Amino acid sequence: MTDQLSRVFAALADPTRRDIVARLSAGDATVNELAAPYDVSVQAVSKHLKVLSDAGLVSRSKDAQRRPCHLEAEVFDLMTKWIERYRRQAEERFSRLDAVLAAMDDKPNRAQGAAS
Amino acid sequence: MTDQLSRVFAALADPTRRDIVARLSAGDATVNELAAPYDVSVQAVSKHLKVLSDAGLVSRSKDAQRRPCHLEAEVFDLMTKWIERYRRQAEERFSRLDAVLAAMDDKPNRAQGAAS
DNA sequence: GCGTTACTAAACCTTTTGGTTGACAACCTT
DNA sequence: AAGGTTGTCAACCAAAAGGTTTAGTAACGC
Repeated sequence: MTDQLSRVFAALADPTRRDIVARLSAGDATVNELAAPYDVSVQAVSKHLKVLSDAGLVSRSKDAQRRPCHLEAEVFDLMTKWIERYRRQAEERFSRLDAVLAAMDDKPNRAQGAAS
Repeated sequence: MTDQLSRVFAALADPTRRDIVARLSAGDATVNELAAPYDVSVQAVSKHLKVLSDAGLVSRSKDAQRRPCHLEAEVFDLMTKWIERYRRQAEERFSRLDAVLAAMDDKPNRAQGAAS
């Protein structure tokens, strides 16, 4: 699972991490702030943040002993591009099927195996 | 990881499964057809298809011994909705920051530590 | 300097994941 | 009925994920 797209999808597969992303979308926050609402250890949240940061979804900066987390929302484009590509392809196929069915309806005798 | 959104993200975190989705976007296919390009066993691909189907991304039908796989592209909406929500929120916050910076630029003397 | 705060690293444990092989069910073909 | 396809199920295995606890580092406040 080396490629970034896989890392991004995997990062967002965890509800806690999605929640962290949601909260970061409202503004930067420190590890302790992010960990507060959960009943897991700060270390666990720190690990989640490493996963998010390895996926490129969050960046870290330095403020004294604090390591504020910042959401890098552009990475979302990676996913939406992938998704849209195949959604579009599936929809096109779907409308082609519609066209075929309509054609069969128009000329029922030439349907399926029309050689001319 | 009970919720569907988690299952969908997790399903797409695997490159092989993303590849299967990509191929299904071009049209339905059987397990053997889908397994052919990979050097893993058919059983492994069958497991991948179970993951995709548990996530709601593919549906199976019945044709003699065959179980054709069909892409359910509407599930993509689940993800894009989630993504767009937080992307938008992050962008709004970003433009508010821009506004603040612009205001500071307009009246540099009142800006926090501006030595004129 | 000394304790406190903020965080990360390391070792460990358990569950999940992705793969294997072997057996089996269901259906077609002959 | 016998044999070949197509696909799943079950048992097993190694590696990864997600959590814990225990240490350890780095910067601050006094």
